[in-house]
Amino acid sequence: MASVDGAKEPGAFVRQVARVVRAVPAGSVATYGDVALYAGRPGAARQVGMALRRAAHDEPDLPWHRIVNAQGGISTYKVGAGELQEALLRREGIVFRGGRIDLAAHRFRPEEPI
DNA sequence: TGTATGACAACAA
DNA sequence: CTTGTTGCCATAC
Repeated sequence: MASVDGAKEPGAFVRQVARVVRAVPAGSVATYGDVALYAGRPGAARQVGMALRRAAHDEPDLPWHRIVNAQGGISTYKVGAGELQEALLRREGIVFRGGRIDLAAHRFRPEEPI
């Protein structure tokens, strides 16, 4: 059975990433590294970005904007997307200071394994 | 099978 | 603070 490992099925990582992202509540953010960790692939932070691009395209409702880099900044992949992401986060109550988010205050902390 | 790419991260200077 | 380097690993070709 596929279950959570699924390293054999193509796109398994993308689905795991999507699952983790859906667990991040409004008003909180998670770093790419965090998502990789919770997705079961610590160190695959870069792949989270690629996975997010696909996952967001596959599921428009996915809160992809809640994922930021380890510096609390926006890692834009397309012109305009960065401003959109910041706007969406502000709408959820996230505070930006010097173009950065205070991760200590907004970082997502799962109370249970994802 | 091997190489290149990329919405990152950690570290050195 | 900034810039450059290295490690990382799923996908694409």
